[in-house]
Amino acid sequence: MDETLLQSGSAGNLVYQQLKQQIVSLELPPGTALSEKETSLTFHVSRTPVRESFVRLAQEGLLLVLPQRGTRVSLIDPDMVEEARFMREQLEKAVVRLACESFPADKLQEMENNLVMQQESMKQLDGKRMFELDEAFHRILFEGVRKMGTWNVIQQMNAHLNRTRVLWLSLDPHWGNLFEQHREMIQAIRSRNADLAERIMKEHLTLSISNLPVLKQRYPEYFK
Amino acid sequence: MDETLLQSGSAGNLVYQQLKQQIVSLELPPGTALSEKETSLTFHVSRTPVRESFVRLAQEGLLLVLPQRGTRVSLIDPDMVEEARFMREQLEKAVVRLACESFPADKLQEMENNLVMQQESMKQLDGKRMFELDEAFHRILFEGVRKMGTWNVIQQMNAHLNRTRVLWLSLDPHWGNLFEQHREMIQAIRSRNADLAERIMKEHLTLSISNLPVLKQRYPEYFK
DNA sequence: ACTTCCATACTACCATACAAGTATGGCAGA
DNA sequence: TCTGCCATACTTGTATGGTAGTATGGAAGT
Repeated sequence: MDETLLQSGSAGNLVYQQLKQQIVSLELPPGTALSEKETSLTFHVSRTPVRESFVRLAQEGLLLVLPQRGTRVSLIDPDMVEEARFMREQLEKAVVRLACESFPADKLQEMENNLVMQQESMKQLDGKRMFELDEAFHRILFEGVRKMGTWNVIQQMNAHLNRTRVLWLSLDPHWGNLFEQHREMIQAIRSRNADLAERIMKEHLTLSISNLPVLKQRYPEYFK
Repeated sequence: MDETLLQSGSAGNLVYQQLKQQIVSLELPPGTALSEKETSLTFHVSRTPVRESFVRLAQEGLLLVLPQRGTRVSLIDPDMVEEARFMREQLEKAVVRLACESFPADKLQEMENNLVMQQESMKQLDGKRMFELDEAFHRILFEGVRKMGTWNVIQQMNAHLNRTRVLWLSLDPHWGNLFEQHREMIQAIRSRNADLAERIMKEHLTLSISNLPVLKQRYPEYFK
């Protein structure tokens, strides 16, 4: 434990990261009851750092703290998910337009490399890897236009969005035309076709949302 | 104290809100050194709720916690401010476009009422009141298109943006053509002219940023 | 059988003590 | 005078005991 502790700086931070990972990956499904005491035992730390992580996760909307009653992993709020998608669409459309104006060559190369790895992951049907690569792909885009603050904001909202993506992956581990869209996006940036790039991005980020009603019917206990 | 405590639910939450208000209003200027102990004394609570608020404020980027060294009110990061403005522009342009598609009549009336109050505040040169009304105006817009989650995200980013607005207000308590733009925006929504509305909004949210270099030169110790 | 009440076992919240890292000022020695 | 060391007084991080509010199950009364 000491090793991972040093990595994340403090026990509180470690617990925070671990819990967040477990929540987003649905290892801790929505609605799961937690408690400071219980969690402190499983992580072999005192209640203080646990409480600290609870506060942070509650602020991100991943935990719901009911004073003197208990703490639960928050249910997925469909409206919240749609809004997260909405925000991400607006911001990424604007970012990809910026990329069409100017984009550093090395970052473009990184995206190409990422694309190759995506292809490999698809062949191997490695969903988890594909997930990470997709995220990295978009991250590079933000790095290229130097809007990392924006990316970080998106990441926070994505905690909710990602839970539905994980859920969907469990039903249909199919990555559709994400890869193809990524490829087209690079092309659009290269040819500085902002309108095209924006259109592709919009489609790209509209895909996931159509699944939401299906998921809500399949896992009603996970939704608000 | 008990009164305000009940209002905000818990001591930790109270300290959080008070500190946040003091930071955004520059009552606690950027760079100010704080400590859990010191703050706990001024608020007459223990270190625990203070620490809780520190964690939350640090996550929002308003505090900078250096382990075993101290805690300071974060300096204003010009890049961060510009990104906050960028995000707000993108999101609010999209929202006002939605408003042009459909907008409830009662919310439109609320905006009209708000506009009247703005006019009064301008006559009385009440900057603080004008500030609040401007914020309320935009809030109503988000309420009308039911994108409150988006509004809340913007509010968090605005903590940084608002510090520069407060600073600017101290140099030049002039509200320029904000009022006129608000008026035109209502007109655009009423006539369902999305392109016009978007253009006005863009101008509206571009104004403030031009002042940033001036502010940085005038108050260099407040900036990164 | 049904309702009411209460003991009990939870919960988050808060205060406090201790641990460990860091800045600082003064003192000793060259 | 200048340099290096060290005691000391900070800082945040962690652990723990106690408090008040809440859910729950069983016993007593109707």
